[in-house]
Amino acid sequence: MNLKLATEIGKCLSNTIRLEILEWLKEPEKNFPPHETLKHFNDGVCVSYIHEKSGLSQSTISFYLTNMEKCGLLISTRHGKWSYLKRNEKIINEYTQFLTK
Amino acid sequence: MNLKLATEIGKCLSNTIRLEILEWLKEPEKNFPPHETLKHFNDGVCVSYIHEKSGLSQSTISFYLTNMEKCGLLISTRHGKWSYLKRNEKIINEYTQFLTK
DNA sequence: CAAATATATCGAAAAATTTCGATATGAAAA
DNA sequence: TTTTCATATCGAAATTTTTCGATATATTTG
Repeated sequence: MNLKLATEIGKCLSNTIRLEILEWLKEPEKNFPPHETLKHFNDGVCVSYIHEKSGLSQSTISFYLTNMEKCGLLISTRHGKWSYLKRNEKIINEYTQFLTK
Repeated sequence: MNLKLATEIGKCLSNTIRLEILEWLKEPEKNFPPHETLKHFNDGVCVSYIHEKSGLSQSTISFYLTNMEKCGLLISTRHGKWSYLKRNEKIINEYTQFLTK
């Protein structure tokens, strides 16, 4: 973890909806309906579910998620026409290690 | 820790200089000259040292530090005409707990 | 008490972020 | 292979943040 990356992560964490997305993704089963095609949450949750739950426009959510992936907070996996997002616990841990003593 | 406070903390952490200030304050003795009046770093570092090291204007640094104190990241203590700032490890820990699973 | 020093606040210009609708791209379904 | 569905990208307006110089406040010092 370096200062530049930590700053980009901080930017992603400076917005209520983006923070909520990270919270929701702690427990996908609890916060989202089950996937119709994929029968599991192994790769997280698809963009459309996050979009619906957020109340923001599709383009805004796509923009958010792309940025969160770019700085490593999320991991994106394509399955057919769907993109699934899950938390990147490794980076999140590295970030919190960086913040604490 | 709640979503609103976490968002405010995230805003403070979304800027390279503010992040650096938090890093510097991990080891005041290492990153700042000794205080002339106060002979210790028990209450952290005075605003003018942080100002000098930052390269930004006095008003900007004051504004930064005030915000960082408002959201709990820093603890401010007055000694005469000096304000000393130190990290609030308790809030920082609560924040990192909030981020991680 | 006047001057000097440290910090805080104010108002405003510049820069960055937010957010959307429109549109493009990519993949599956008809 | 055209249509449909999911997601990504673009351009632009609105909002927020950044940052400064000027000025105010608070405290010490002469």
